[in-house]
Amino acid sequence: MEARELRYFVTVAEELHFGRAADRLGIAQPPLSRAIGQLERRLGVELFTRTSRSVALTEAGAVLLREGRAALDALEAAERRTRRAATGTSNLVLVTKAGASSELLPKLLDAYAAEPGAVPVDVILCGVAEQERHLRDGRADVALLHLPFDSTVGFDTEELSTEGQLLIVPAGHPLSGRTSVSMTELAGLPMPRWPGRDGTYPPGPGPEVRDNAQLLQLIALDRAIAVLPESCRSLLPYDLRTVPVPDAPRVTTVIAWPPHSRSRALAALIRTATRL
Amino acid sequence: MEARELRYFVTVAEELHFGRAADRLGIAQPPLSRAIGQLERRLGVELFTRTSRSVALTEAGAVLLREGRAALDALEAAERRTRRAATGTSNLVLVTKAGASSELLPKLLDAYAAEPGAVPVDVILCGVAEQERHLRDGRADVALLHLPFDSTVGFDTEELSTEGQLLIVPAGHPLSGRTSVSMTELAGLPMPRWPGRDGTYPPGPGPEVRDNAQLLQLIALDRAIAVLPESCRSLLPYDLRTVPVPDAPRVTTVIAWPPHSRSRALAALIRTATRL
DNA sequence: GCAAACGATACCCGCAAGGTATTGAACGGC
DNA sequence: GCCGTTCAATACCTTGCGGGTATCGTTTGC
Repeated sequence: MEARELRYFVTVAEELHFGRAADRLGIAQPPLSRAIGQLERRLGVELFTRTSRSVALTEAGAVLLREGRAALDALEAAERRTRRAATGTSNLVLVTKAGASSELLPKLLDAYAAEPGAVPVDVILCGVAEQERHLRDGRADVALLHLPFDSTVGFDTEELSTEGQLLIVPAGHPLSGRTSVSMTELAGLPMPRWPGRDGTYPPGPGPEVRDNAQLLQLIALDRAIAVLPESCRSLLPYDLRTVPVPDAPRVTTVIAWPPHSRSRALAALIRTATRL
Repeated sequence: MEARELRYFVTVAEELHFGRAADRLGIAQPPLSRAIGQLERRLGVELFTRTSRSVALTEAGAVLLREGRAALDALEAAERRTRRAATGTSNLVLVTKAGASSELLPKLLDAYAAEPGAVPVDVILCGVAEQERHLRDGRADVALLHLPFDSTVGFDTEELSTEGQLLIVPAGHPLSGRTSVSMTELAGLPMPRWPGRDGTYPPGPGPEVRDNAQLLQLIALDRAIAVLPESCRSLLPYDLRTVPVPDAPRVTTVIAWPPHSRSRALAALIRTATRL
């Protein structure tokens, strides 16, 4: 199977529409139809069930979508890492969610910088769920992920810390005076909606948010409330209040890296992290 | 980057010889030279340092070899799993080294077969180091691996059991009467040589072996001695003797599976295994 | 100093990838 | 129920690229 065919397939599978997929790919629709047909013939597998009005994935198609994405990511990662190896820039690239692990990250960077033979570390702060992409496609060497939110599927990981969660509300909020609140009490309230793995937002009442800064501003404006890990406290604005939520799931911070690529520098960073 | 280019590159990197690589690929040498040149230009990276007499990998080339193999495996796995998903054969394929885990495996298969909703399990017995390939390229769904011999890089794993190792010698061997023997005593003796990840054998005095049956026969013929996990005892021929080697590294059996692909059936098998 | 080995270059050919025009089937509006 | 719209498939053409043969230039071993 060729990468081009797979890219075409993934695009069609995402759009479920040959015209739009062809647009996205920058080619005309007929060649795309043909390419998919060819792929199906070569695999001997029907990937889509098509009427002249609709396109749907078959079960086998769903498998190819999942596995194919992983394969394309691996391909892209190979390319990126090769380029980086060539340009001699031996910097490590660490990616994490903006606003998360705000205490742990500087400690880690300082401790690693103090190690003998430490290389410079570039930090990428990105929105939620983008860090996985960065790590998978080779733009980053290592990430700080947060369970149970992020998926560590396909990465090697080490646990770094675990913490409880807090309810964040504006100063005048009815719950702001409470010493504790339980998840069941929050069940009906509109919680912010984070983008999924594919960049789209789940349906629901709460506002759409991409990062912590957005979220905190919305809370200050009384448009949202949220449950966040305790470590977010250090960068809360003055006019927000926190209430412990003892029964919220505990959040574990892990350091994650792609298998295969354990450079000496990366290994040292991981060792430093686990010793903090 | 296209899969074809990458396959070409990997072949040349393996052969370090354009002519032989072209032969293996079934194309002529000039197009191969061109393809590699194109790849280098597109990546903007020198992958080989060539004189007109020799070819060697650059550092970046070594990165691409490692990462590229992983990417090609992922591609092949995607194709295989798609085909299997289509033909509706929902069988699980388990792979393990012939002769290893001879006690654990039947227990696992029996226990799983008794589970509600169990699907048939095909068992592949292969030589050492082939199981990794099977799991990486989608021919198998799950493997029993043995640490510290096998690499679990890139797989998800669960530990199943751990055991010591025994020295295996023919009946008349000088060490056969001992109650215990240490690794240092065995240091000078010619141990069998197993094939590496790439199928070639390391240099050294001992005989080359591919699987346990070969090895045991060689031991019976007094051409070799070996240190093996305790569980091999159940399939030892009559005329061999065992001596405990307390300071040999302990062997851990793990069940391993590729990330991404956790079917219901696979999950059930893993659950069964960890409960044994 | 010559022949062999080996990668690079030059040049040609065929096919498959991509484009345009069109067909044909399924909805939706009236 | 008919027509216009939508959207995938088909037909047909063009071209660029992947592959082949012949050859060159450099290194190396005898």
